Amino acid sequence: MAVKKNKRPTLKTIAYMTGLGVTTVSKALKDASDIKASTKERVKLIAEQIGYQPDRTGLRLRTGKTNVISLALRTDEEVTSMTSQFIAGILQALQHTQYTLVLSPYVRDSDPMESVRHIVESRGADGIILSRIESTDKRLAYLDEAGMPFATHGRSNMGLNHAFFDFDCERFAADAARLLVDKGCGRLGLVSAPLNFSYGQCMRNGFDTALQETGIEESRVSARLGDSIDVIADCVGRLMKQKHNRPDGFVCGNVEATVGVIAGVENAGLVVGEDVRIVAKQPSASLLKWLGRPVYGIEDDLNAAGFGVATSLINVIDGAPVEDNQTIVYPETWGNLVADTSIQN
Amino acid sequence: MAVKKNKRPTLKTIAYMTGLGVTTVSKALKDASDIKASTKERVKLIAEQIGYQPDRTGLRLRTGKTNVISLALRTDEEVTSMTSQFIAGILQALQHTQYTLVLSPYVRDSDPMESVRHIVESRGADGIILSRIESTDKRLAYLDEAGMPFATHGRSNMGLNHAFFDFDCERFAADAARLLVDKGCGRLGLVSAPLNFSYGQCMRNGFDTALQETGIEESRVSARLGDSIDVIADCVGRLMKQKHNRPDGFVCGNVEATVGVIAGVENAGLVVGEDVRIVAKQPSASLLKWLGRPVYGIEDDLNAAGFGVATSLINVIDGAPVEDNQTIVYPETWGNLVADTSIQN
DNA sequence: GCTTGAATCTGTATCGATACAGGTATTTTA
DNA sequence: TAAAATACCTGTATCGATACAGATTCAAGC
Repeated sequence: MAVKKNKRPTLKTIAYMTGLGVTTVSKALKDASDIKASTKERVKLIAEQIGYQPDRTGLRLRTGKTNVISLALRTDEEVTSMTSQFIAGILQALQHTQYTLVLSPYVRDSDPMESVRHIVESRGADGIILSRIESTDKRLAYLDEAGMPFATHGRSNMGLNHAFFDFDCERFAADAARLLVDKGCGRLGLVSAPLNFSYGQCMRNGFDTALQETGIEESRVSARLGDSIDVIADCVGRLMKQKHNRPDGFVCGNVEATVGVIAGVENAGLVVGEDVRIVAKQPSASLLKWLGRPVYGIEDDLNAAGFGVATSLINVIDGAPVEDNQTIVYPETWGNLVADTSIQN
Repeated sequence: MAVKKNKRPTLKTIAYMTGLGVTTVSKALKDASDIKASTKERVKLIAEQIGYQPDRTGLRLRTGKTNVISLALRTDEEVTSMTSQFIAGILQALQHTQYTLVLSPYVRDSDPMESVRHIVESRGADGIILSRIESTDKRLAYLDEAGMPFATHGRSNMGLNHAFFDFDCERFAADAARLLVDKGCGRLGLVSAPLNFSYGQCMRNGFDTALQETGIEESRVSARLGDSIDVIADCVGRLMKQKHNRPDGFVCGNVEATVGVIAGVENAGLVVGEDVRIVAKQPSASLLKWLGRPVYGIEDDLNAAGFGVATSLINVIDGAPVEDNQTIVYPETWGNLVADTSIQN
């Protein structure tokens, strides 16, 4: 049977052109030991000339390997620039591998389980990256049970040993609170994620530790990450207008929280950096440096996080023990006090 | 041959359970006309009970349809929150379809062509979404030639008829410049994308139109979108320190440009909203509203753009004419002047 | 000359699905 | 009653690759 024209070349095309069998061609291209060197050369030369690219689908069907990494992504909430940096980091890690990234979205009202279950059941990926981990996240137990490799951004605390890449939130919150106390603050507020997220729980733990150490008071902020800036600003504004027990320092978990706190403070007629001090995650992402607000902070490099979690996942897929793929990062140096170079207006 | 246990069910599983042939099961599940109604019911019931999910790979190999949409994404430059909103919009459009989104990254030094060529040659997708379109973008010609459906965010002007979803940049730039002149500005600056991008070209055209209409002067800003905020701020700062021909209005193409201009102006000891007026795309994304800078602006809803371009692409894949899938949007109402509600500090 | 072994190469089955071309009954028609 | 039509179902080939179990060739060893 003649090889069809006008189609992408397959192993069959090369087999026809070289007069060899498809099996031989397949083995030649992957340097099998039982193929003559000169044959390999010949096959590879032709493959290159006609621009042969193995068909992912054929491969996938035969070997069961999908060469796909799936990212479970929640898309209905405020999507921040953080998300794209995280994705960019993942893509960098996959760049020179055979893996492709597919996005598996889910929304608030849907069961997050559905998303991962579908990937498992339709054999849609070789591994899954999860973020927004809850402290006891059912998805992890399910994936573990199903034998699907996964790595998470953030940790669970459900006693399940898994690959992860995490920022040391607990230490951040503790350091941040201590720093504020050092600067003379006497009553602190924390704006962080809800406690059902492990990230929120860690921040709370670190914050509490520092409070106990220093014996300093807390003003509970009812707003949380995920609330709109308006809500956070309102909430902080109310705290600031109190006659007594007004907080004079805030620890902020992300950009929106930081801007919300600034707005709340300023709405109350107070000045950030004088009446109130702020320590935040991601101060530079909010472009605050350029807008003249003195905010201490620490950068959580989400590009590196994406890179790290993807790299760990690949390791685990390749059979590495999860114990060797658990990373907790914490930057050596904190961001500069922006006030030093601030633009006053 | 007995059906293997402990594996995901396939057509064969159902065939075995019902005593039918795989062909019959396949046809029954897709409501072929030559299968008895009662048989269809029986098959579907069992399929549901055992949680049968067709294997994407088998389907893909046999039919040639990948059920994949690919997004060509540049990942090395500043990844902004814009990108994630765009992605979220695409995912929303794909949500209730059979399509899956895969990201195909490319970086500055690589040929962007490589990325799309690889998709075409490895049959990696049914359609491609492109952004960051250049005025004469070789990728479009290639994809057209290869018969691969695609839709772009932004237009080309190379005389190639293709599906797109675009924000009317030309009109925006013109309206923005006119608005500034109305407010009393006498010399304007434009911070936009390089002219090889169609977006940059459109902005330039609109800006020039307004300049000619009004007879107003321009101060050329050498910085461009893609430059860092530092560079933009420096560049603007130098302009503002001139004794003569100092610009008093700026049109800004994105968030970074806006913040860069603000920083440049304020570094020169001038006040935004008094000495200099700014009209920007995406003023709210920059959180400027909360940080007390009066910036006029218009929102380019990138979530809607992602949704629109993905929807158009699906239409084109389904055989719709590209002429029916060319959308240009422009918001009815502009953003409010932030100064009205600004937080003064 | 026959066996043995190493070096090379190849046919067939298979992954999970669908297209295509039949194949059975059963019923209708002449 | 035979032929034709209908309704319903099924086997085989196929997509592009790899695994597995042989083939084939040739030279060495006895």
